[in-house]
Amino acid sequence: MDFDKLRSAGYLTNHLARLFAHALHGRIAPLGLAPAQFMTLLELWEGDGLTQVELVSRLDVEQATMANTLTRMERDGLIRRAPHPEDRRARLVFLTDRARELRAPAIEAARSVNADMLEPLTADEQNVLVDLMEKMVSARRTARRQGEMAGEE
Amino acid sequence: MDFDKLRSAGYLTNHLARLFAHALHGRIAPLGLAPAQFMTLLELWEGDGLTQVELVSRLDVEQATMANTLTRMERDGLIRRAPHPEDRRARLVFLTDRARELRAPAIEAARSVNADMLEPLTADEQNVLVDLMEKMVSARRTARRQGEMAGEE
DNA sequence: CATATTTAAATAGCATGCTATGTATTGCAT
DNA sequence: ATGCAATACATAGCATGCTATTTAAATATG
Repeated sequence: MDFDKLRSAGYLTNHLARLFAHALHGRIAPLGLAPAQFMTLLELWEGDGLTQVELVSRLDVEQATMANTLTRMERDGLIRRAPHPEDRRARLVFLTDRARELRAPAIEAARSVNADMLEPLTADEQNVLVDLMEKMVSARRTARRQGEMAGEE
Repeated sequence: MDFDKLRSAGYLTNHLARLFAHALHGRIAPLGLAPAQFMTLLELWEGDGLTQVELVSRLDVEQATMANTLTRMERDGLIRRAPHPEDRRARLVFLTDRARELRAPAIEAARSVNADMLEPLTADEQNVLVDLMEKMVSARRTARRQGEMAGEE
């Protein structure tokens, strides 16, 4: 009947995510970026001209969430959206020059946040942590795909 | 200039936190609970009659966040707030009977979410993960306290 | 070919989280 | 005692995330 939140993976993950988000916000806000925008840019910097559907599947957020994030990014001059040449339902997302210029400083900011947050761990521990988190995330992706196959809705 | 998001602790933590929140939501929504409400109840089940300030410091969220969560919990019949006998600015938060009844099923739901999410890891790996996350969180708490001492605002 | 289903996006409505600010009350220091 | 600073809480406004629904276009099926 008792529950030790300080040993609960879910509780700790939530807490850590808030700490990471707070730190990232502090370092990219001066660049005019918000965390979800940065996450989206990470994909677009690898190559733009993607549809919303493609961004959704790569970033694993809901379609509605991405639609809103893209609207804010367009408002903030980070992207523009052009009609898809072969599918009139879809729009392609392109980076603006401003967004391209932010790549180096924003990535540097994110790196420093990771470094600061991981600082209490040894290099080995840092690698173990990332390995374990990666394992959990990819197991979920697999589980979800198989659930879909089985028609769980 | 490149950045591997799949090896970024911040990115992975954000992703995992969304997966945990989604899973928890799915299992406590039938009880009429939302994740932040559950987190707050975890404290109150240990003993109610706390002020908002006390909840804020134990859960490490901002005061405004807690104020809004408590308003929703009052609306949903989980808590009631009574005037503090010695400080007319403050209010004491008490659980309703309904909230007390939810303790066992809600904790059981949270346990099963943790178990499911951690399932891809061995028992040892699970302990290591929790140890490392705990270490990061408590290091942050210390760092923040010392920052405050030094007057960083 | 016509209709039904699926797909891409947008929108509405809500919960959490944040920062910034306002309001009342308390407490300290003169 | 007064008057300023600190404290407790509420509120406004915004970003992210979600589910559910709507609209339009593309596909598939009869």
